[in-house]
Amino acid sequence: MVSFDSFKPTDGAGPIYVQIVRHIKSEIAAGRTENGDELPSRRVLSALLGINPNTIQKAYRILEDEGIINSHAGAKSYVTVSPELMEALKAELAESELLSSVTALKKVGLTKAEAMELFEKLWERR
Amino acid sequence: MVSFDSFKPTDGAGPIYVQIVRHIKSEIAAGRTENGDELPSRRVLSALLGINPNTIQKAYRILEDEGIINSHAGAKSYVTVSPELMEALKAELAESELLSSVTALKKVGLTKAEAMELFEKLWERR
DNA sequence: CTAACTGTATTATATCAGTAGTACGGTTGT
DNA sequence: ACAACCGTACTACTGATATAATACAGTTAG
Repeated sequence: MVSFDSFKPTDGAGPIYVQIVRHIKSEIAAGRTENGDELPSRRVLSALLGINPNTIQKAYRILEDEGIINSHAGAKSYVTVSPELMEALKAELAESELLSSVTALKKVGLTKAEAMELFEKLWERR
Repeated sequence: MVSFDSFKPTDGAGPIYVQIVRHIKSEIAAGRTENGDELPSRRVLSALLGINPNTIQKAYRILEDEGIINSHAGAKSYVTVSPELMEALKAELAESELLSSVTALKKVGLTKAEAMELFEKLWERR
């Protein structure tokens, strides 16, 4: 079963349905979710997260259009990812996350050394 | 005059007025904009960026509330920042940018070494 | 079989971001 | 003084996001 333990929709981090899509992709990329894993039903997850079923459906629909999950009327939904897709997701998420930071930091005038020092410091911090 | 040469409102990067606020803070943090610099008028900037004057007004209003710019009815608007505020902005922007990346990358399961290697690679890329 | 669950679809409502148009009064250069 | 700017304010409209309340048909376990 795909986990939503550490997931809370955050204000100011874009639409909730996009956050759900990203979370599931992230779970797959991290290897915490494998091919064939079951997804929580729309109703169950909406109750768990305290949001509307339609918002969940919107997220699941996007994932199905991208071929990451599989849904059939009446039956449960499952994750359907190949190892190659998993690696691709990992690279896609990591690069898109870092690229925006790099461009922003360059714009502020930080040197590479300054940026990497700060990056390491933040990584160690918990 | 505060420059908007390298600024284009980007889809999927949040509200336009927030992007404008961040851009001006970024210009100040990078030292490309100093205390006393003039801002483009609402009408001029809206025409330049191809967006509505009200959207510019919303951004300028936020900056004024934060004490970063100064507006008086009828007169031009100017940047009003102390050296200390400039340093604070730089630290604030850099840390907030990197922190979200670090947490996202940790969630995907990257090690510190992998993350820093990717970070350096993206920094070199132009 | 059938009851309980599943995915899917529809309609209505509320809020927010952004656009569009207009208006008013203050400042400034000539 | 006066024209050309400026900041400010207001209303109305659109589209996207999210909620709410149903409804219907397919599946699956007891």
